[in-house]
Amino acid sequence: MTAITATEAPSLPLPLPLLHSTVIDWYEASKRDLPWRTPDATPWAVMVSEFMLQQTPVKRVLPVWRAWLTRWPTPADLAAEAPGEAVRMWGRLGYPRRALRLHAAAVAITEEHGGGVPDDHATLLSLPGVGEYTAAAVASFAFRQRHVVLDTNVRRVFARAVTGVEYPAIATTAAERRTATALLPDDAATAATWAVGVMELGALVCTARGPECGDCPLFTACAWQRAGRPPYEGPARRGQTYEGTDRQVRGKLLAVLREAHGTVPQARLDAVWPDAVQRARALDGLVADGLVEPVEQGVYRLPQ
DNA sequence: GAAACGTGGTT
DNA sequence: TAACCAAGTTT
Repeated sequence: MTAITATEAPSLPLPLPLLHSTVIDWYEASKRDLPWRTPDATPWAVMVSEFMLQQTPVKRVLPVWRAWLTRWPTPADLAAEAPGEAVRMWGRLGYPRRALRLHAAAVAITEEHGGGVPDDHATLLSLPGVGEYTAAAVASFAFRQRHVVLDTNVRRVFARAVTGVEYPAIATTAAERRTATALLPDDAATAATWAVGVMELGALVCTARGPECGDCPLFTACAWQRAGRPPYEGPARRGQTYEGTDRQVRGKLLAVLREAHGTVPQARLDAVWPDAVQRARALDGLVADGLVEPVEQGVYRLPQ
């Protein structure tokens, strides 16, 4: 039982229906033409886009998404391939475990769900690589259902427009979820457009750095704007150093495996990083994660 | 709840 | 230039 104290009722100086139409009208006029938003985009196409877009910019996703859907138009097409093929096709998108999980999700869909992407949130959530955000996004964008879709863009828009601070907390809070729930339109179709609209507003206008407040449909309503746009005061944002980390070494090792077809001898891997201890640790990690498969002593390949 | 997990573009 | 940021999930 959680005690709810001083529930911060989201208070924007305009009625909910007007808020909804303001954002939705802006979205219809300003949205990007992204291929996973077209009427003929399948739920699978939407799901693939959501996996790829996790922590990765749209511009880098586009070409990989096109190649992926051309090669694997349905979950069964991907499920029929070796997981290593998914890792290879993933290319340099980063976080290659996503490729492995997307393959595993395709297998689960094929073997346990009749080959079609599930349309309910709980079943989506049970798939590998699908968390709270992705389950809500697929249910909302692909199936036009009513869900709170809370990603980094939406969190930032609400932090500013509703709460009046420049950035949301590092981790999602119960208060944020309450705010998002309270603002969600009742009608499913409207809620789905609202969800993608708020997200697009955060991606194009209410950006992390250098927001274009002059172009914002919520300019006059925005709590942060009305407060004089006070700068962020919280703890330092999460710095992600990369140079010299195991992450970097894993990336270099996997790049060699991806670009080679077939097996790779130890010597080719040894060449990518001078520190043998760190190199071995990184390779062990890749094997433990299922991203690399040992074939025999000193020979490796992508998972078959 | 904190930490690990890639890669490349922008400020 | 170093730091920050990009449609998060898993352990």
